[in-house]
Amino acid sequence: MPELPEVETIRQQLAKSIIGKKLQGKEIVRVRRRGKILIIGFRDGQAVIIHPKMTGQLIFEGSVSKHTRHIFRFEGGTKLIFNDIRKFGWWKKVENTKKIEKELGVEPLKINKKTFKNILSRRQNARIKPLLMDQKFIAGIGNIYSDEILYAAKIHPLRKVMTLSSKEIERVLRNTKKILKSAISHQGSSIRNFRDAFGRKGNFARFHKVYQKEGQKCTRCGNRIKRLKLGGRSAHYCPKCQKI
DNA sequence: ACAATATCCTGCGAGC
DNA sequence: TGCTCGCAGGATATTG
Repeated sequence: MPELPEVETIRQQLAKSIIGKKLQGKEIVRVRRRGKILIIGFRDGQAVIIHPKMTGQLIFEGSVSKHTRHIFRFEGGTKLIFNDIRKFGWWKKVENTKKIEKELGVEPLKINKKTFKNILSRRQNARIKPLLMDQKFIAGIGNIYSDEILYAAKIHPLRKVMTLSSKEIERVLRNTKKILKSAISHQGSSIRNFRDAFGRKGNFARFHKVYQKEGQKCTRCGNRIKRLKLGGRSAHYCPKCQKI
């Protein structure tokens, strides 16, 4: 399920492959990412924005399959294949990126301690896990990485912001950056469908400590990893390391 | 302002 | 072997 590290992996690979090429007659001058959205930017400021959602794949020079939803063709004959098994993903051409910039929260890898504390202070009543997954609050974190971040930070997913100490908040931010950066360096997590821009699987799933590890032993304390339902999603955590 | 639930969709694996 | 059923979750809409 593409979250920030998966989309960033695709972005880095695509940037090398398609900058300078022409798409729909327009020269591509940048490939950016905002949250979980990939942005192919043209010289005139227009852009093609793509959200892979759950099962979207963007494969440079990939082959067409029954799950191919669109083919982006570049001048010169190369192409970018947009596959999406479950059809949640979308793409569109926009005049500029102001709208998505406005709708999305801060970029977790760019935020500093002071700003993070500031935006958290306005959400005292919120539970930390759903808040980390709220794209209007902070952009790019989904179910996998929110679980892994909170485990690394030793914070229970149900904790309310108002109960978090200053040190705990710092731990959340520090581990958010640490986990996301580490996941990017391993080309993301391929639980089922994620593939990078060259059709390869990511390698970060082997470093997961709690996500889909229910019943397995915590690598820190040996307790069994538990799972609870939260906002219609599964939250995985260690009941001993992550006290309520 | 928050929580819970349904919705979209398809593939997969568990259980019978 | 083959069937049904529940589950996976990003984002949004709806209801409480």
